[in-house]
Amino acid sequence: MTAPRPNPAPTRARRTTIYDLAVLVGASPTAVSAVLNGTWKKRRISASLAERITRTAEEQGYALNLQASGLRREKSRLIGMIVPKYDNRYFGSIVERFEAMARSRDLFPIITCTMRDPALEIQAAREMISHQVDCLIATGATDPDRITAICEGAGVRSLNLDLPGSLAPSVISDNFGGALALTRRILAASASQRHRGEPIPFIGGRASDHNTSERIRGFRAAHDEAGIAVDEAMILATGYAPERAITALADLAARRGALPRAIFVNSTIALEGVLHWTRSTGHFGAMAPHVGCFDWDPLAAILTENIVMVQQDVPAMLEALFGLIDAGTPPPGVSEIPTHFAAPPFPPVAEGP
Amino acid sequence: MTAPRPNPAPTRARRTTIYDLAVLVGASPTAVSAVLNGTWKKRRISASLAERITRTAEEQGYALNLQASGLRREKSRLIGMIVPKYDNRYFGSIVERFEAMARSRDLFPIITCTMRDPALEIQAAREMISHQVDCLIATGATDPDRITAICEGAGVRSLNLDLPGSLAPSVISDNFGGALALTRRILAASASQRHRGEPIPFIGGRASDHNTSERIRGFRAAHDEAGIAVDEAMILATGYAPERAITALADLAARRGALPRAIFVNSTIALEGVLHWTRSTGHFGAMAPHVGCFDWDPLAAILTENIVMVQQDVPAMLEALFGLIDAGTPPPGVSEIPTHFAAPPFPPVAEGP
DNA sequence: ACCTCATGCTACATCGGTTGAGCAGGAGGG
DNA sequence: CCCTCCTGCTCAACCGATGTAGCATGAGGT
Repeated sequence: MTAPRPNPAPTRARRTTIYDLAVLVGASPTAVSAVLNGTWKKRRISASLAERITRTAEEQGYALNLQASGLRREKSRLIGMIVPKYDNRYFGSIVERFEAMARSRDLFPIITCTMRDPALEIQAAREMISHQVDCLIATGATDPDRITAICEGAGVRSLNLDLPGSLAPSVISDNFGGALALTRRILAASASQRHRGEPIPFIGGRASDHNTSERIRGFRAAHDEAGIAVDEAMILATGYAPERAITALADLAARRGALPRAIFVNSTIALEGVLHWTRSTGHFGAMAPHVGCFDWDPLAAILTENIVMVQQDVPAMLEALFGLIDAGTPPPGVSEIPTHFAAPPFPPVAEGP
Repeated sequence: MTAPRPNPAPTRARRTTIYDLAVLVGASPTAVSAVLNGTWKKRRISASLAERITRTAEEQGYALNLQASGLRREKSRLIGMIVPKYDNRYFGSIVERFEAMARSRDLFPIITCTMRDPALEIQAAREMISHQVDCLIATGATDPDRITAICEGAGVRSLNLDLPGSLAPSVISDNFGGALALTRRILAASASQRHRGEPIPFIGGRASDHNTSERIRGFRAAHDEAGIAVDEAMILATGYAPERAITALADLAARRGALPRAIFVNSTIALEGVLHWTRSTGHFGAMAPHVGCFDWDPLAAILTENIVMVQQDVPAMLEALFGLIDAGTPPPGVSEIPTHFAAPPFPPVAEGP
């Protein structure tokens, strides 16, 4: 029998370090480090040694320990983002694009989804700070200023996206302008089917959140232009659950005796509820209301009659966001990015003769 | 005038460390560390000192440096996941649930989306290893075994989700069973409208990927049961772009002179193309084909006539996944999780009398 | 008075890179 | 022949937290 080893564990081969490589090539750890992180030219390492080191590192499958590297450099090359949900195309495309742009700047993106839970937003922000992110983006946060304050205390830069804060720079959509244009469009489209001076309802979102209140402002402005008074009862900002949109719409239809001929819907999630209700109560085909949706989803665009969707300009928003990031420490302030009507998702099908 | 300071930078207040706290409370850094990470009870620190340290840490807004902590402990409490896309509800819900479950285990989830790009998958895996993740989940990866091999070289555990590999444990859906049940259902629903022995087309996905080939197997098995031969020309695994589904469907309809009465659609992305084409060519209402979709989206469910959607059981899949993670180092092997038909997204609307 | 032991804390090495300072040796100039 | 400079490398400190070993102090026993 062999003598018991001091460490009888399965010796799960420790990760290769620069020290291992240094021994292998017969050089100092310093040289290895310098070669592998690209600073070797200004450290006067010969090309031949560099070549040997690079080759050995590759052979050994060496992977830099970014934890150690970040600790020493006192920055992590990590960029954090918190996002409310992954259940819609808007946040999905924000995240996809954010990752691509971060990566192209040699930053590693860390994204966490907070389920619209304010406590989780704070917790996630703290965790990211502990992981030493160099910068934190709060997307659609319920209390962006709180997050900015926490970041400030830790010396971490922060920026807001989608919902603005007052303490950090913010990039958001032109919610007022988009809602104004959208409301104009569906008012015009439904004009012949509405009574003179009859307003349309606004469904979804929370009146307390900046975006919804700006959209309501744009919605009202379009009505004003058209000389239509908007009764408070037409503003149904019942939150982000589709079920709430259903009951709100049912109540409204019951109160008025009929479904309005046009509806402003504030998100694709509310749209789920709205379309479920209109469909299942027989409002399709000629009966389908004109729907203006402040948000975009390709399936909704394909499958709904009389729908106009406003798409937020995610590429431009992220361009602006990274513009601010690259600019160092810009002052607080809100950049509003114009929205546009969604183009048809596919070119029309060419029919044979 | 004041003398120039050696460091005239804006002195962006350095982060508080345990050393700062040690000075403030008049104790050693060791004591501070022990108190803050909870090991202080077995280290015989008095409750009063612990209380003072905790209070001071809070006052100073101290945030642990997990980079340093991870370096020393030689593990990071980081768990990585790579995901192909954020453009559908399936991966969205996987990510949301993964994050919640990781967090409940006191792991910090790092998720990165690879845009179905094999090179990016490898790059992302390497980056995560450099960040010292304790475990890496490859979701829907094109070459899971390559990722497993890279992880193995670095001593990092890895698991596959959604698409199986042979070198690491995998959790996937029962694609065969789901496709079999789905095909049975739409064959039955469309029986009276199809010619005797007429097969239906299969659209979307890549025949080279495991899930698609299993679904094709289930699709064929259901046809076999019904005594229907499946012509190779009915298998249109044209990839993940909706445009490809459109042209495939148009070609098929042109070849046959009419649109089939039922269609098996392999993803919501392909569904976009299919529904765009059927809608814009007038196939709705009574003309709408029966659609069986192996994937789920609430808007599609609400808006499409004659659709049956198979939903993958994300909660069960992640339960199984974390079961494997918690189990230590399980052997390679594939766990297949049953799928189910999607329930209606909302209860039917109650109509007044 | 002396030994033992528990209590409450501190000292120090360490994790894996990074960085400023510095050393050896040869070339070149005066 | 000496001094300077350049090239090509190494040394040692350090980033912040953690775990092991160990040092005072006082209580209790004999």
